[in-house]
Amino acid sequence: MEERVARRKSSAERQTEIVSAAARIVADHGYAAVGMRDIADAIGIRGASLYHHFSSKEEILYAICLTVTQEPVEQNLPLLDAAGTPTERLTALIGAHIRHLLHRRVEYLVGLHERPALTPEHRADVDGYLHYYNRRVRDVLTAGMRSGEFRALDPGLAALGILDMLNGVSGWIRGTDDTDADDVVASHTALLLGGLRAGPT
Amino acid sequence: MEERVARRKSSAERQTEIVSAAARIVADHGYAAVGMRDIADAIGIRGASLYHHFSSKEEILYAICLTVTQEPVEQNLPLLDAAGTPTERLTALIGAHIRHLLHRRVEYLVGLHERPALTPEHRADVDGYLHYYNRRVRDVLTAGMRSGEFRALDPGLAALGILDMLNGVSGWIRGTDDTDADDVVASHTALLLGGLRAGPT
DNA sequence: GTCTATACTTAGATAGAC
DNA sequence: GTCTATCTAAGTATAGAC
Repeated sequence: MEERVARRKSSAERQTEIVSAAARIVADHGYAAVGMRDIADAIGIRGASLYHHFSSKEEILYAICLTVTQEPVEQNLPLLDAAGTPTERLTALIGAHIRHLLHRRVEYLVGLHERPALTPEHRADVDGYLHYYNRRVRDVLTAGMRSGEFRALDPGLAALGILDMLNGVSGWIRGTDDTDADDVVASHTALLLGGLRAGPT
Repeated sequence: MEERVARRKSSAERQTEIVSAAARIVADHGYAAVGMRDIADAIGIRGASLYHHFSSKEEILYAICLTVTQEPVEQNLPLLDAAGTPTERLTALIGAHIRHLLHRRVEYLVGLHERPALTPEHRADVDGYLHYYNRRVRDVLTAGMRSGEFRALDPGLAALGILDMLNGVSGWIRGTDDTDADDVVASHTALLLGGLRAGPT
């Protein structure tokens, strides 16, 4: 498989490059304030060339949103199906969630805030993943309450609160590799699991 | 103080009306996607008439942002100065924060997500209130850890996590009056204070 | 305080050459 | 796969009458 140093970019890696650049710029300025020309400039091509890879600006936004909704469903949720107590499984999920979020920080900022700009079909698709993820977290909370590990709370409200705290990390975390997330994972895990643990009122 | 039913709107109440309508529309579609004409249409005047009340679209956004940064600083933070233990004062703040947020739900959605569209000066102003609010929360956490009520955590990370959970409520809470917030206040308070409380690891 | 009319700029998207 | 050139629509903001 011979590759040259400055060979023409394949279509697949161009798409990845476009999505990545778009996420970074949109996170800074907002979706509607960013033009196709801005995205094109960031990767050194002309605006019109973007339409060879995506049929519209909204398709790029859709791709960004999928990386922070479809990916977490596929990569993080299996941890909830693994062996272990609800405490252990939720702990694993919190760590994976924050690490994935650090890896795709700007995509999270965009995907969490710019959903109103999606077409109704794409919006429903993205929201479907979000709701499913939320439901799976709620289910592990319910399991932990049944087993007596977790105190009695409204599992729906607790799931929303937990995910808000986790997703909020995208607004201020800095760094690029997994170790940069260690402190946050430890602190947030202690705070959330401590709050869930059954004990004296 | 005589008022007529359909008298001409005063400048002050027109400004409030504009800010309120703008917040609602921008929360739905995003700041840059909303035109001055859209805001004007919502209150039944022409786009050009908005410039009698605000010198630019950005000034309207700035006004929205202040209602969710300046107001909480002035209305909620005094609760942290009142008598009581750190637990009691933080509990009071959580309740006030969520109730204020319910009262200004759409303004929170805009103020938390659209800050990049502010001018650097206004952005610095708004961020100043946010940082101060965050610092005051961090300080009450530190006080609670010193007193032994709260477990030892990084107070800065815990403050960020707590505020992320609280502000996230604006994304899904429904209702208009204070009683609609009661369940959320009770659940989030139990979860957060339980997580902070010192106890067996 | 609100209007009509408009100046000026920039946006997303397309056509067709290379 | 990328380019130049361009179409059409929409945006913020201003001028000046009422």
